[in-house]
Amino acid sequence: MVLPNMAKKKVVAADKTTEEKIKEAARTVFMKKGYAATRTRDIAEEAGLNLALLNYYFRSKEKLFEIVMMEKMQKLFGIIAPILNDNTTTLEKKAELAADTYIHMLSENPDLPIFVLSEIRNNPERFASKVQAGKLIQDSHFVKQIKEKRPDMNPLHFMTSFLALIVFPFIAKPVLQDAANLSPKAFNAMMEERKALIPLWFKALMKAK
Amino acid sequence: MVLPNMAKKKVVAADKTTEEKIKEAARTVFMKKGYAATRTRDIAEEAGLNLALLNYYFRSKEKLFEIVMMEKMQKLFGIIAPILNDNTTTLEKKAELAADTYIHMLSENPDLPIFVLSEIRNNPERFASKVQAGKLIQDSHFVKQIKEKRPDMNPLHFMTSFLALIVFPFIAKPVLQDAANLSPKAFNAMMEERKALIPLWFKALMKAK
DNA sequence: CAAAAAATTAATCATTTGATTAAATCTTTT
DNA sequence: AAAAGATTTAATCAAATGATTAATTTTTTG
Repeated sequence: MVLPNMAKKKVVAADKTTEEKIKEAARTVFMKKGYAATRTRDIAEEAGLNLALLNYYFRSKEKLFEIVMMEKMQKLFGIIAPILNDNTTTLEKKAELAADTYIHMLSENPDLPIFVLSEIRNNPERFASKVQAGKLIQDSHFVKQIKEKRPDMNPLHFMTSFLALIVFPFIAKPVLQDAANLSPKAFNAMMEERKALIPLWFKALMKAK
Repeated sequence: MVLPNMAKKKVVAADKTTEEKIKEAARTVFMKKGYAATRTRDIAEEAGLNLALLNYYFRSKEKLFEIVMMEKMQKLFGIIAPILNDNTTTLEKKAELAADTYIHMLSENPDLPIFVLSEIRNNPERFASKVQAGKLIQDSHFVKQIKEKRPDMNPLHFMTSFLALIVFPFIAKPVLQDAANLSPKAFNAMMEERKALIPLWFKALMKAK
């Protein structure tokens, strides 16, 4: 087999390369159905391309998935790192910025957390290790500030609760929408409200004894 | 095809019926791998039974899955209903009892939330509607008490946050354990601590303005 | 006990699925 | 413009998979 000539990939703004079309389709389909339920034919169809091109460009379904998965993990875990690691901001400010940034991103990618977390669960040995979350949870400036304010507690409790308040609504979205008869618009409106509420709650949480 | 004689199912305590063996194996395998990644052969092997028995007793993989899924949804959503609907307890007491009961159950079934929520996401039209969570979220005594204490806010915010604090750690378990270098024992110890912390936090959350 | 019914098994089917191949088309280089 | 190289296509393969069948064994019933 002749591998595709990557050097030629001078992307003309107008139309995407075949490789990129496949990746985009893969993102869409993997995201929607998960790895196991996705057929390579689904991806080819979504991309409007011949099935064989998938193997021509990416060798296998698994290799293609790994690329998509790494992107998604980066998106899910990478976005708050710079905020929580900023040495120049207060704890309160970090909570505000992180809630705002994260909820904004998740509103545009509501399926991201459930996708990543369930694929990690289906293959923990493969993916859990590649999560950069470790640094965040162990030696971020955010954690340092939590320790200072509450030296009596395991800071992981607060980190977990903070993320829970932000991320959980998106994971439970189908259930919440169904149970509360929420339109997608109403759901998004609530998430907007939480951008301001969560920092407030986090502060209250940190004080509570 | 002759359907199995259900009338004969007088379960002798000692050994389980074939039907129950299949169901148990199905619970185990579906739970571990999800619907799409599960092979009927995996279930038959897990049960130590001939593959054809699966179709003999349950007609199809999908029918068997539906039974397991309903059980799991009942377990996930059913357990707090009586607590949150008890007209005789205070809001604080409900928070205590619900946190304790739910964390206790989830510690023994840590994969339950991610399993149910991701299968609902893969088939929302089919399952989301069958969730009994609607009543809880709309007209439980718990929600009524929240409304009384905070008439200025959408009670769904507090309900969501309360559930988030309880359930999210189990959903994020693989990531948290990996990122914080937690042993399974240490994880469980933290969840034990949260039984007392969450009611405290919930109270603080309710007050925060 | 013997006939009938139920449960179990091994073998097989028809589809689906990830992947490959060889030929055809398009693009770049010489 | 010919040759070489890259990309795309239709056809096909082998393995996996959900399901069925027909025969066999076990259990229940009269």
